[in-house]
Amino acid sequence: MLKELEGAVLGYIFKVGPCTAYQVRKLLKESPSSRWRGSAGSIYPLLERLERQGLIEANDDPADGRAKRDLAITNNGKKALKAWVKAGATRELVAEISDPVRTRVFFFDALTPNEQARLAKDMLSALEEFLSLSRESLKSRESSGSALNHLGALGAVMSNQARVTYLREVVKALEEKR
Amino acid sequence: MLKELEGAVLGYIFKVGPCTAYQVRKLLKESPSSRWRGSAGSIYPLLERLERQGLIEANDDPADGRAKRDLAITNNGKKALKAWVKAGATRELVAEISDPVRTRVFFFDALTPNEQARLAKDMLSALEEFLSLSRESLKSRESSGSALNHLGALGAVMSNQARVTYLREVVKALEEKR
DNA sequence: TGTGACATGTAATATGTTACATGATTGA
DNA sequence: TCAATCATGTAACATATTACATGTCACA
Repeated sequence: MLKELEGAVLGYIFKVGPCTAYQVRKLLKESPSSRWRGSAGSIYPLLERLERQGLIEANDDPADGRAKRDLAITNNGKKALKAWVKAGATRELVAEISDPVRTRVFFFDALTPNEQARLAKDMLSALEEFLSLSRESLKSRESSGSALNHLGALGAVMSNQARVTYLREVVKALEEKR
Repeated sequence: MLKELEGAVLGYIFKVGPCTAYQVRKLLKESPSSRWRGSAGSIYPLLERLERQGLIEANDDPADGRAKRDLAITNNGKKALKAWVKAGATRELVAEISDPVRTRVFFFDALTPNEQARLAKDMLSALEEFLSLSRESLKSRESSGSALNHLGALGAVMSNQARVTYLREVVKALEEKR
């Protein structure tokens, strides 16, 4: 079974069609909510792996002097992608969510009440900024783009809305305590 | 600066007081929404690192024939923990959220409409089960436990509620499309 | 002509996983 | 007594990061 990054990379190649490793890296780097940096050291070996397994095919594109390799998903690749997406409906995978903000709140005891209140507000600001970003991304997909792209962006917005609401609760609770 | 797992482990030792590596592993393994498995191969080297840096101290506890080492956070450890928690208010960290369910929805194009509808419903079931779990955890903290423990559990519940609401939207949108 | 984006890749390092290895204690 | 839990740790492997290395192309 594909790992998370492998699935995401293969999925990108499926969605955008034949593209270079460089473009895949760029997508990962520019993705607003990304746990991956799209580093060369991860992407190139990963793509070699996918190619060896016959999940992608590479064609040298002699458009210019640059050593350009266009990557395309194969039929086996589509099968593997399908299997990976379908594996999303398990308790274990659903539980593999991680949110560094919640992790931090969990360890707020380490701070003084004043520090807690200050930090909660700062986190809230950072989160609100991030929410704005995801809202803009949603809006840009509303006009052009498929229904599924819209649903993807909607997920980010709803998640960040919930995080903002949560942090407001935290700020309120900390104020009441004082 | 501490990494995520280092911060979490140090935070656990801070919160529960002197405890063994085994207990830390158990907490990580049993944590409902965990991205880490608490494997021995990650925890023991990590604790060695923290000890070498003077962030924790170990005392051999000759309670019985077992080679038991009680780990306690030091003053420097508390400082490091504080710094790590406070580093949570940046755009970069706030963006480091990851949700395998949303990732999967993003690549739904790879499936047929029927498969999409089926999977969305299955994911919803898995998520609802997971939401129940986090609600129970919240309830158990309501009676006993600090306000901060309550806030931590509340974060999980609110996050999972948002995820469920989102997936219901997805299910609805997919049905309308057909 | 030089800077930034395009394009590929490797090396050293960090950090996590599974599987293995060992032994003591508790309780049915 | 035997299985589960407590308790520590290592070895092999997988996978990601940063930093390095090389070269082309577009455009100001």
